[in-house]
Amino acid sequence: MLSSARRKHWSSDDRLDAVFHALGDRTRRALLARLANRPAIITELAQPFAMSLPAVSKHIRVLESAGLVVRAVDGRVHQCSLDAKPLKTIAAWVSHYRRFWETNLDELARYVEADDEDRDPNPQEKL
Amino acid sequence: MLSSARRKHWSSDDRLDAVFHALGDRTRRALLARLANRPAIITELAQPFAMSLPAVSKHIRVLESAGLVVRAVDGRVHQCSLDAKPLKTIAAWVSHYRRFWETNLDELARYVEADDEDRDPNPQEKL
DNA sequence: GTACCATTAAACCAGTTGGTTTACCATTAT
DNA sequence: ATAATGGTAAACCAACTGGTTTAATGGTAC
Repeated sequence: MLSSARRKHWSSDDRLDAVFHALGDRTRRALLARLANRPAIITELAQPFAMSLPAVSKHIRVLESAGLVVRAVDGRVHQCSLDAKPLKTIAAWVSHYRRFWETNLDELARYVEADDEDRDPNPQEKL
Repeated sequence: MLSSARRKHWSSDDRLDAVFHALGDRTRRALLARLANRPAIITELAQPFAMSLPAVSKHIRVLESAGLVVRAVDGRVHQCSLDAKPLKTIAAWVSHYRRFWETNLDELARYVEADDEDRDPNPQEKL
């Protein structure tokens, strides 16, 4: 299975689903944090965890298929490294809601009470 | 079950798990986007979706227990509104990785090759 | 070659998810 | 009082998750 095998094409929602799902597990977040230090081999990555190697291997594959980890196979060792591009996507998604936590709450309440239809662009251009 | 029923106390990881999990479903993200316009009743929220009302009701409860939606019961109608505070938490978590997508890739590669132990604080103070 | 090492594959399991349908409970309207 | 409405509860289902253990694969080292 080399680099240019037939690739599924992902909708924006598919990608968000995959990335948010990958991030929704503390073991996987810990793996990302570990990889933020430096790339690492799978056994290195697994060592701190109180679970079997195959379990960690599966977690890494989840991260990989979300695009958060890239793997370089060299002989029998698999070097994993962080790829933060999907996190940039997540940051962009979340930022659409920024004004909802930057506004003070009373002000927001008033804003939201107003029965107008002509507010500024809502943050759902993607959904 | 009124406001001050016994409340579980959540670890930071518990909260991240809950919020990322809640966001990992496109229906729930669409509900949030809808609520970013204005608060809404459950039937209003359910109307655009090709699924049963109980299904949407369950999605809303997932959002609610992640703290992303608050519910005000008035008679038989439940008014839901967005609470973006958990999104602020998410934004903060993601921002720890910002330098990994802001740095150009070659520069990052060099950075990561260096065998130093004395880099700036890594982004895993929480994990 | 033989033994070890890094990793995945496969089969299995209990628990969760995302959906359904039907039934129920309140509240509002006639 | 009766009917309609807004919403949840409960029971059910197939699919997925996160873990296990036991092979199997394929490189590396003696």
